Amino acid sequence: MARKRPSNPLALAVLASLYERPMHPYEMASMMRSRGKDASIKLNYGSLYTVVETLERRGLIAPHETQREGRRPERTVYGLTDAGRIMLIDWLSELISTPVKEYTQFEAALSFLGVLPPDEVATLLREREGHLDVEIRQLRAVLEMTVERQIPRLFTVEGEYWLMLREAERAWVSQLAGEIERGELASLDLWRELHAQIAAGQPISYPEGGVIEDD
Amino acid sequence: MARKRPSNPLALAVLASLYERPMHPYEMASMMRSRGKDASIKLNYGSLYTVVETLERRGLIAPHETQREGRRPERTVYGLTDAGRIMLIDWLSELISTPVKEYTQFEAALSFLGVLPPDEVATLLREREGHLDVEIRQLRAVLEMTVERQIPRLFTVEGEYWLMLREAERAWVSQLAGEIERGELASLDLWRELHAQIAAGQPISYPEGGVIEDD
DNA sequence: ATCCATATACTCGTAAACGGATATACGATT
DNA sequence: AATCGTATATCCGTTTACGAGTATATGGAT
Repeated sequence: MARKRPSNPLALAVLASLYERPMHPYEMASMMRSRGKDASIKLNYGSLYTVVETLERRGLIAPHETQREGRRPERTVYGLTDAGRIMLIDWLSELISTPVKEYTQFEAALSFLGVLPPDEVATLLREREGHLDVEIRQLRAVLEMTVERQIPRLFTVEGEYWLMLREAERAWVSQLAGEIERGELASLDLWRELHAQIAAGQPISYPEGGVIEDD
Repeated sequence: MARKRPSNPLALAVLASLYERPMHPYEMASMMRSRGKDASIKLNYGSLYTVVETLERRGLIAPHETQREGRRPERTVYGLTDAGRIMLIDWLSELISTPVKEYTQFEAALSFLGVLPPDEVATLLREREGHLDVEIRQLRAVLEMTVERQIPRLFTVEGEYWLMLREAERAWVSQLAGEIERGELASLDLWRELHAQIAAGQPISYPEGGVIEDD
């Protein structure tokens, strides 16, 4: 055996849904939506059906029965296979125990800060800080509501995780913006110079061998 | 005009590379590697060439010249168009000013914690903490080296950002693991019960309308 | 009684991502 | 002199991801 693991987290969601009980794809989607799981897992129908197909091909799920109500489109109810149950546990365990490098768009943008002039960057960072503030307030409100409604924390950890990440980011962004504004960033002069050079269409000199992150 | 923006951050990297000077794709890749940008932007050749093709189709970059040295494969040097230059500035600005929801695998896994028994989860979280520790130490070492070598911070902010995210995550993971271990998590009993039910193949009752994160 | 928005349930075509495969050059090694 | 690993440079076929489209059913408002 030892089949290759799917890479799309949506596949994990499918396996986890079927771990509860057999379902047809559309039902999985509705369930995730009603439980708010679509906030932590990107869900769209196009991908859902391809993912289900893939899981079936790999023998991790299997069609249980094919129902038809009235003249609505046919629907296929899937169930977990033994291999699928094992895969779910394994995969989930590994995702929790072992961090994987994920590439965020903001990180990408940060690697090219030099393209913009420092003052502009400071402004943009402050704007981000504002947006983050709003998001943080909103999620805080939602989480407080779940406490009131006595929804167990087990079902809201993703939200807490996300909240703490955003809070950390806000603090960092604010700090960086401040350093630029107050001229405390060590390389500010170089930055301005560099930017002027590039804007003038001149070839620039760049310190080769920058950050070497070994994953 | 107002062309659609590409979604792959690699496209941003291509634009940013060409902002410096005209280059052929392979050269962009080598440059990113030598500058360690491949740590913040997922880079593989297959995608690079498709991205370049797409950018050309959208008129954001244009072939400058086609060189050929000896009998090596032909190489096409691309340059930024005016539209490309504008796109780069716009895109970069927006990426900095406006946070976008990104889905991480860990977050996905957290939404299905209930599938595993609590004690198991505590162990896995501790393991993650260990891995994070290692990563953090490594990146710290690298960043300290860049300070010694007097590499301007402008070129290492991505690294600092990443480091702070990991540190925040480590603290959170450790905290959660502790709460589970010490039985402080409010819903621990429910969790065990739920898990027993599922393991026994019984249908479970789930509090509908859980976390509603509005993006 | 009819209309319209929403829910149900999927299908299909296109676009993007990726992992090799390919083919040459070059320097070091046996 | 032949070999072997590595760098140069891109291409190609397959797999995935996605958005838009389709068609029926249902419940409430007009």
